[in-house]
Amino acid sequence: MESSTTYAIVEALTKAIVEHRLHPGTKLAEQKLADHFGVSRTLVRQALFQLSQNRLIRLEPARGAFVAAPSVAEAKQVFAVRRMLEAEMTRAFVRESTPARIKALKDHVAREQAAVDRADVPSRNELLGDFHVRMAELMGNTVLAQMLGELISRCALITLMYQSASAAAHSHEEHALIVKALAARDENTAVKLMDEHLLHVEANLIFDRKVPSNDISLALS
Amino acid sequence: MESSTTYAIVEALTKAIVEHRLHPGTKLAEQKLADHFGVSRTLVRQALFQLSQNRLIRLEPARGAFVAAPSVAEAKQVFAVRRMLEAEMTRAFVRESTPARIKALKDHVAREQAAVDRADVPSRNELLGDFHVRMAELMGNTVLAQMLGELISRCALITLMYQSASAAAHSHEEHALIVKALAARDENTAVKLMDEHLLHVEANLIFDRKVPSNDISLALS
DNA sequence: TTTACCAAAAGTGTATACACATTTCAGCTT
DNA sequence: AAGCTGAAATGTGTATACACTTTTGGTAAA
Repeated sequence: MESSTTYAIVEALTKAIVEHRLHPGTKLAEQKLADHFGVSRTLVRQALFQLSQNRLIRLEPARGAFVAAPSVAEAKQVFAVRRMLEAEMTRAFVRESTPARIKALKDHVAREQAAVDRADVPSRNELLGDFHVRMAELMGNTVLAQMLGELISRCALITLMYQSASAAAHSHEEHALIVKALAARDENTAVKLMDEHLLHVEANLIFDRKVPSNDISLALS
Repeated sequence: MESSTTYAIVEALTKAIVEHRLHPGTKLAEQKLADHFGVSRTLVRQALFQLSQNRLIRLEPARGAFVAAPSVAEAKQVFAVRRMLEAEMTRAFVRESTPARIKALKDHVAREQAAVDRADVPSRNELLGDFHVRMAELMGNTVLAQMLGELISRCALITLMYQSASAAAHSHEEHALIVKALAARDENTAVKLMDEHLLHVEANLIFDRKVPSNDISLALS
């Protein structure tokens, strides 16, 4: 079971949604997607079902699939859970920290810096989100890494909807400070910085506007 | 989209797995399930797919679906994430505690007590797990409640595999103590008790044995 | 007796067919 | 002109068909 074709469709749609090429509310008609990917509706339906479990799309009975438009309340809940999970993750990271793990994070931050320097916005955004997933992965806890990965892709959608102009400008600097505290094995500071970092990201969102819809054909190239 | 028939199948299989009527490793053949539920393989496949996302079953390409058999490593990771999430949840609960929420938890513990008193093992086990989900729900954070719900049903499967004879004997008492600390708004004690509680549950598991497989027909009544 | 091999059986993976629900829109009414 | 009605068009929900893969079981060779 579990065809890799389905997975490819999920990946393509996830990428399109997270990268803002498919806007919240856009209808995803099964036959159109099937034609685009050159498969039957069967595989498309499997992919849409999986995306709905990831909360990236919404399935309405007998009406079809639509790119999710997370409400303000949901956005705040997602961030609240992230703060809970990542605060404790940070704590655990310090307690089980090793030189290799610290180095891996420092390398990641260096890649962020590089993306910032060359003004490569897409890479930068991806790396900024991956920082958190990377931490989870380094803990060797795949359950944690996967849950955070899910939460973070939901955040990408939320960020898209509520992003302010200035958003995420100093995320990179905050990552660097967090790594510094981790390297110093300063548990309380690290946890505090992480919590504040997530609060800053959330605070930079603008929770009072609407976004336009769009057609799917051009978004998938 | 999203038929409620599929949902009914998911629920039935989840119940059968969590209540130990379907053992880890058991093969779930699509046509047999389809016959049993009186639907086509289409709906069964959707249900199996969803169960695989919940990690209650494993899908092997071209080989079929099997009831999951979480490894020891995975079990420990799931518990580690639960401790992270629930420690912070407990903290947040104290900070945002209201008389109504405290009362709801006290009521729940009373129901646990009743189940323990009348030696109703199935009800008791269900209530013991629900205590944690209930806390999440009371926080009004559905994202959190859902994530915890998922983790806890994975724990049910883990418990089934690695349960020792004495397991969960005093879970109920620990819940009562936690609620007492919550009512006293004693944040640190509550968090500590919750953490220890989860460690106790985990410690009562026996991580060194195998369980038998089984046939599906009789398990579904 | 054990192993290797091949054909039949059973099962999964994808496409297609068809029933039913929703949407669209022309034509009619007010 | 605006609103209602109903039939055509479009789209989703489920079942079925068929290709291909894995498993099974039996026969022949070592």
